[in-house]
Amino acid sequence: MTSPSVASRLTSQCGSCPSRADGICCGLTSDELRLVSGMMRHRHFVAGDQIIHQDDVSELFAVVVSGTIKLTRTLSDGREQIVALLAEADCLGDLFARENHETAQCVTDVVLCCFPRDRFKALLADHPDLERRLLTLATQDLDDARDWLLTIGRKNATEKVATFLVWLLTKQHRAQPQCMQTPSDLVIELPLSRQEMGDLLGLTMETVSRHMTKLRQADVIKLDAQGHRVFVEDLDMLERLAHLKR
Amino acid sequence: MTSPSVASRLTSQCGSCPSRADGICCGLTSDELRLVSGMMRHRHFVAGDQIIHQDDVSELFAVVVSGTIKLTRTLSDGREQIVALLAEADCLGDLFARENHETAQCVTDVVLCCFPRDRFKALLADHPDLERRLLTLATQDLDDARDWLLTIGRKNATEKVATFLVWLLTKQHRAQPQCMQTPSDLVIELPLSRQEMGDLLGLTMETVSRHMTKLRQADVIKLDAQGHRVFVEDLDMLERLAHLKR
DNA sequence: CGCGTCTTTGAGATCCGTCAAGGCCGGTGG
DNA sequence: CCACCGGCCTTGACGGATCTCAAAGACGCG
Repeated sequence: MTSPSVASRLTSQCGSCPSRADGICCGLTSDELRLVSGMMRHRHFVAGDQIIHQDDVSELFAVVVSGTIKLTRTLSDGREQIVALLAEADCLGDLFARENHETAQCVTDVVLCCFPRDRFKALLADHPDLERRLLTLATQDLDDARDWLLTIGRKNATEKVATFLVWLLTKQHRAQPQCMQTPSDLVIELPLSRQEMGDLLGLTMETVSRHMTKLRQADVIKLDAQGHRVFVEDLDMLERLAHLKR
Repeated sequence: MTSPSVASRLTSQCGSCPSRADGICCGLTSDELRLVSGMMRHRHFVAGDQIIHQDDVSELFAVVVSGTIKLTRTLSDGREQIVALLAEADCLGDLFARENHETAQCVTDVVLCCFPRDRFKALLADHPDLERRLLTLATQDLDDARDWLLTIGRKNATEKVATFLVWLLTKQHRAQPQCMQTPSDLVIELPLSRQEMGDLLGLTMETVSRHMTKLRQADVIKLDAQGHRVFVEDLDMLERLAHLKR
């Protein structure tokens, strides 16, 4: 097996991994963690790197350690739709499909914790708790996808943009659950370009831009010069526009 | 426990159930089937019945024995999006969420095979193969939802309608996998009204209707007087419009 | 400073939604 | 049997939201 020093190095890597607290590795026993960490390998990517490509054979299963990844589906004429955004602790790769159904591209620099797909899959058979964890994660992903269906299918452009901003706020608030409402909590660092926001919301880049300035002119948000940092001035209004009372 | 006669009646019901061949019950051992059938109960609904309601507490887990169900999410002002259509052998009900995130309404008359949610959930812990099956089903649902995201976010109205028709063709062809291309294989019985097609595709009823007649005028399809039976005249063209070469 | 990339803004075209009217069908009741 | 009614689908006219094409502005980088 692995030497003690190697094992401790690996498990110490796992100790600080966001997936340990939040993701697929949360709740693993130390035995399981040793098995898992024994087959993992960290890999680094830079913004723009394509990690997997639609229609390629599935080979990868990985956990996002840091950074943001977009999953996209593309029509033959190039029209593109972002179907999910992955962040820390999210899983990448379909364990069951033969081929990838989407492209995964780095939005920022990314660190992945990669597993050989087949060995990880084999591990599942003996560890039902791991499988249960995958099931709850898949259920959450399904819930998210269906929420986006409602947003993309039934909301107008302003509402779509507002929904995305509120969604980012909620996400970053969940990541660092301090007290709400302090000014710094209402700053959003946009991970996506206008084009990518359009690809997520089913709009064009120009429409996204126009509705961002519309929100700015209505004093709902402020924007910095580059348009990548958003200061939320009127959270109530933004949430009302997003229709996310649930 | 249950008497032998009851047990055999129940398992014989299961023998003809579509879920046994295709759904969650496929691959169960006879022991497992006995456990499962011991807690199941069939329930009948008519078209229009609401089975579960968005924001109610989750209590139901069920398999569709026959009929079609629409899952919808609704905004506070009434705008509605169909997020999935359930048919024979599909599962209804989220085992993990505390509250329903969507409404389930019968499109046709429906027969469900219902389970007490908590007892079924408890069963899972001892039967990892059942859990595995749920995981693959959830993964497929996720894949479907993301395909609809691409369709709704990036296709125009004609393409959306064509996509829905091809999707129906594929589905009914998979249900009865005889040889393709015979004339009767190219008849689609629409389960949804124009309004519901709009709710699925992110369009209005009028737009759906207009693009159906556009397809008719282009000799891609024919329609009967009621507009609920579609004869596909030019499958190639329909598939090209749907952009589903994958 | 010049270049490329991203964002913003504008003008015009197009697609789709809205509102409204009319048609077709099945069901009901006189 | 026929007239009436209601639901659903179709069709038309119009307006508005979004897309397309184009140009100009802002910023980072060499």
